[in-house]
Amino acid sequence: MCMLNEAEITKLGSKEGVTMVTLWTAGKTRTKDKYRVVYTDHQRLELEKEFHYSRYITIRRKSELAANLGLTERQVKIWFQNRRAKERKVNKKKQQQQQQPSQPPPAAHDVTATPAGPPLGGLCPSSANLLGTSSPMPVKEEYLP
DNA sequence: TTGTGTTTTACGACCTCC
DNA sequence: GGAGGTCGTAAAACACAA
Repeated sequence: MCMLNEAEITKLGSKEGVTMVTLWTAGKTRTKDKYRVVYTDHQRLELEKEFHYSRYITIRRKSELAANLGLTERQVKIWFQNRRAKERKVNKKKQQQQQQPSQPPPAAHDVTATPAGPPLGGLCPSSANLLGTSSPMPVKEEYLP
């Protein structure tokens, strides 16, 4: 799968100032001292903003973001994957909660609900704004300026 | 404190598309 | 075949009641 050159990950900022050192023994890319790094608020904010704009990041935006935030493209990609997973999880939870009361769930027009799978038609950047222009997707207050 | 539940990074396996 | 998608999972980080 994706390559990860060692030089790419050397130091990733975090609130704790964690230094990430790539561990290449056994072909693993886990960190040496830390199993995972914690992204800074700024990094999260920028990623959230981008996600808010579009849940599927384009190749170009990915490298821009990665460069801006001092992350690797791989990290950005994985962040988006995890973020979509989180969203699906939340939506599922919501749906279950709506089904519990005797009320039937409102006709599933939940814009945030992923219609099974990645945007077909290929890494479709035009899937941008699945959320609509003034997306209802709440950006966590903590991420707001 | 600490025990426990939740969230956040990161990965591997598997699948689809070009 | 390679890139990127989901899904499931590991483990660190975090939140919070007891």
